[in-house]
Amino acid sequence: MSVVMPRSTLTRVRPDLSIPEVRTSSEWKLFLHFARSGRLLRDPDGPWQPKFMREVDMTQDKPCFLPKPAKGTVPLIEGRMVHQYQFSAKRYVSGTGRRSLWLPNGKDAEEIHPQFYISAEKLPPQAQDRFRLNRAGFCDITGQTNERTMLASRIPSGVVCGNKVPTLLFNGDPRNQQLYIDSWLAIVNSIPFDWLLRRVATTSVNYFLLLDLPMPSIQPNSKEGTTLAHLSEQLSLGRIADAWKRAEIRAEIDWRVLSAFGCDAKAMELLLEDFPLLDRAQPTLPGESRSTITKDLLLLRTAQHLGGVSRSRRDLWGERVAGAKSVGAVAYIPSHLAPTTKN
DNA sequence: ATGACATCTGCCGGGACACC
DNA sequence: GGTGTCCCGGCAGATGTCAT
Repeated sequence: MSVVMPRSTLTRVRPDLSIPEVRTSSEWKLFLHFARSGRLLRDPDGPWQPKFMREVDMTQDKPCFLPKPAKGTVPLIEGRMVHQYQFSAKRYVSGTGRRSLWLPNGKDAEEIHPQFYISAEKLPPQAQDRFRLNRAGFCDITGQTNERTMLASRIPSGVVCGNKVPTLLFNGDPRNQQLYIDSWLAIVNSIPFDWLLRRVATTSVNYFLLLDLPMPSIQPNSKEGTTLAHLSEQLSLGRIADAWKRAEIRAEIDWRVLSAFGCDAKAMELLLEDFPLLDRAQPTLPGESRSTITKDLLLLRTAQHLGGVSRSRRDLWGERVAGAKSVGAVAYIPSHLAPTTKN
């Protein structure tokens, strides 16, 4: 299957002329639709105006790292600790470098167990004020074929991030900063944005990649923006114990972002083809080799709210979700953070 | 200061083979 | 024929180095 990509069209949606990795003409059409209906993150007239920062360098600043907390030290957040809506998803156990052992942080998501601490006084100049602010951060190390490519979370004041976790703040009214952070997190952690990122990313998420991707036309301080920010906040606070309630929030964010791009369930079906590794740790439906609970739930909710597919398809997804629930599957559980079940 | 790149590790599944 | 074990290679996830 070949995809025809006129140079004039490409120039408009990819000013640097880099080729997005689309496999079919339907995917290319969808990429163009997203690009035309959204606005680049870098748009000087757009709402975001992000300010990125690399805080601590894992190589250059290594001599300052301490293995234990002490008076005046702050925890160091490394790439592997950051997951979607969680800045301390893993806790350090033992070992160093590639041989270090990390385990899922489990229920106590608010407790931070880093490998290193650093004295606040020894932080590089750019991080001196930064670490006292609430901000957003993301894991730079990734892959376009990983379960998810974009892993972004709130970074609270009082911790500092390694160079594989760039942080960002948004220009504009400082009283709205948290609103901007939370709605940005909702958007970039969504399936539609992740799909876009997977078209242009390889093994790392750098500033330019993000700046040149379209954001859905959502003003953070609009009704839509605050709805997303509120949903995102609930996930970040980690106070919702019920995993299915969290899954429903994730699905709501995903269909709302897709809706802001002006698409329906038909598009969501195409997007989800690019996420084959979801739900690896979930129990399967009888006779099937792999769980598709996230896909089924998200398609069901998208169809219910945005339409775009026949009633019979929608009903099928409804039955699959009910069936998966009855065997104990939960949607939106990252496979390597799932509780390990030994049978 | 930054992104590209090489390479490492754990994990998993398939194939070959031995043994019951 | 069925089952257990070992090896190998691919994949996912991660990290350090180097050129610019």
